[in-house]
Amino acid sequence: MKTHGAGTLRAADVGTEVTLAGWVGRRRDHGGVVFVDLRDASGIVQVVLNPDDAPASEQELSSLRMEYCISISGLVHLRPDDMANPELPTGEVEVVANTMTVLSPSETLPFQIDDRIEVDEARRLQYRYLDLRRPSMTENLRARSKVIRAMRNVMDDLGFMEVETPTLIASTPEGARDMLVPSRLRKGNFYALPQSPQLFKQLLMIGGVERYYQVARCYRDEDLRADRQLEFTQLDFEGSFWGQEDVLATLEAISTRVTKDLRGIDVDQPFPRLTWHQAMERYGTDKPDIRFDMQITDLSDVFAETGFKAFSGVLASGGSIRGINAGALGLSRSGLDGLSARAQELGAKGLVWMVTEDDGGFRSPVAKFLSETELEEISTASAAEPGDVVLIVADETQTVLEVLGQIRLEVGQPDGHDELAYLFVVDFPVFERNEDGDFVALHHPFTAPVDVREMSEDPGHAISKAYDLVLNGSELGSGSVRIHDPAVQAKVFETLGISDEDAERRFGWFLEALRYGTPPHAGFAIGIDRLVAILQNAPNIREVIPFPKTQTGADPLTGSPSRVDDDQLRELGVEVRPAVMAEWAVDEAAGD
RNA sequence: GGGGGCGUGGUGAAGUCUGGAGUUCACGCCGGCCUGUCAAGCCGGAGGUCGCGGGUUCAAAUCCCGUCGCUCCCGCCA
Repeated sequence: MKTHGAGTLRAADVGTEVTLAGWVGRRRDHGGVVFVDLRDASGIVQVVLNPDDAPASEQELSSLRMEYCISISGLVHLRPDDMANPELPTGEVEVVANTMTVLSPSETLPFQIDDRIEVDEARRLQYRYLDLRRPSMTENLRARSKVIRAMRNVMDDLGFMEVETPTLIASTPEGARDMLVPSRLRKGNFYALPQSPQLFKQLLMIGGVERYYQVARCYRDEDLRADRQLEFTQLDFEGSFWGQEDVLATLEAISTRVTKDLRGIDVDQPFPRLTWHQAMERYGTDKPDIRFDMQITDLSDVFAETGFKAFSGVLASGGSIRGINAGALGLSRSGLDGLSARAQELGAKGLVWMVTEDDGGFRSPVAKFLSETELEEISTASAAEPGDVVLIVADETQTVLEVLGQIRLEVGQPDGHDELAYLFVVDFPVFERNEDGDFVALHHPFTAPVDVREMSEDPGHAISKAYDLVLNGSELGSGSVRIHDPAVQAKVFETLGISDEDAERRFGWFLEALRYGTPPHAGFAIGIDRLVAILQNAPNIREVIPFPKTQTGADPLTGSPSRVDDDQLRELGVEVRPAVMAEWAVDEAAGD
């Protein structure tokens, strides 16, 4: 039906007889000659419909409208002198049609197919099939495809085998909320959709696969965000007889290949590394954006003897005082005070700003409370140049780090849009405490501790063989060396407060598997949606997902999630709770 | 569960703070003119229950209360 892609035609094709098919992007009707920007998946080319060539009846030519699906045949011409369009890759040529057929007319669209117009996202999702015609969306889908292809190529080159794992699995209520699917054959029982293929890929290692990967759809029933959807896609991989370095080297191979294929950028290897502790101390987060420096400096020692009550009090109660040199922010007095307000909003008692004067002194509301020595030491410790703004927070150490880390992101200016700063964060703690003070696994409970004895004796400080891949301040994924020793696995469950019976009931099948010669193994999962979004400079992952959900988990196009017939529920042995039915009744009454 | 932003012809925006006739701009749509434009141009036209409900007022897009939707964030996301 077509011989060429519209966007592929170049000066070299001049003189070629082509048949094209696509959509009318723009129509410029001069009463006689009609120009059409013909758009297909490959791009756009100008088609000239001249009544003198009789490609169609004059009535048909004048009735062409935007987004009509048409096909044309004609000759590729070089455009007349001075009429090339440098904005288009095909701008040097045009196709002079000798036939034109309307394949499928279009009603007036609910919005225009135009990258320059920002349409309400609910409307875009309701008509996603039209939204996808926008060149930026076409490009995002293509980029996603390229990324996945690059990943598969690397994995194949490295000898990995793609294996599919089930998506109807047993629920293991731990971590995120499971998506549940009722079973008809076993009424009252439920499958869960996987949060990740974690345990299955470990079973594959026990099964002797050695090198596994999968482009895996994962599900987590938690609230949505710009970088979180209910379902998302990971490149999941695992290797036997592997340790941390093998995984990190593989991640470098994948990331550099993807970046090269998609953006043509050569990323330096090896990627920089920070320990989790270093990341927290220097950037106040476990996913630092290292496109700019602006590290957090500990100023507690500077104020050890201070007479400034706000600072001495914090130190006396075991907190710390830290600051960042935010550089020349060019903010007014009220702008600087705004930063203090922002710090309070983020949970700090306050924030002190100090503007460096030309003579090296400071202009600051608190300068008069600080000694000459203290001021000098602040200046030295933060390497402040004239004009630089030093921001200081004094509070509990964790609060100080979190607040400064966030302020850093808000005042920091990444140098270039195109810069891609990959980073490994390693040596994560094994456990963290939840709000009740109990230990919970920071990564997941199948993560190997660096030292089992240390883990038992001082779980709060134990380090695990877990690592993250970070890109421009976003967590792209996590991985770890897994536990292959059933005794260690039991120890971890014990520390987590999971009883033997509980562990047996929930993970017994897995604990048993570990007992049959489990190879040491390690792996990782990369969030593909997040990676593609960053590489495409997209503001959220919905832009790189063809049919995403809104923030309330709905699809405005198909109307999911939706209620189902009583018959369907009866077959499943499932009933909607009366309280929920009552809410429906209220909604319906309000709707009438 | 909590906090912020947004909701105005088909689309995007201004108008809302400080109440006074559905006012304005661009695109699209309909009709007309136009044979080299490229976000074509020119002329004319149609199109809106200002998300929804209630309140205050002589008068509400505008103020107040509630509610729904979208979005950003916190909690949550082993």
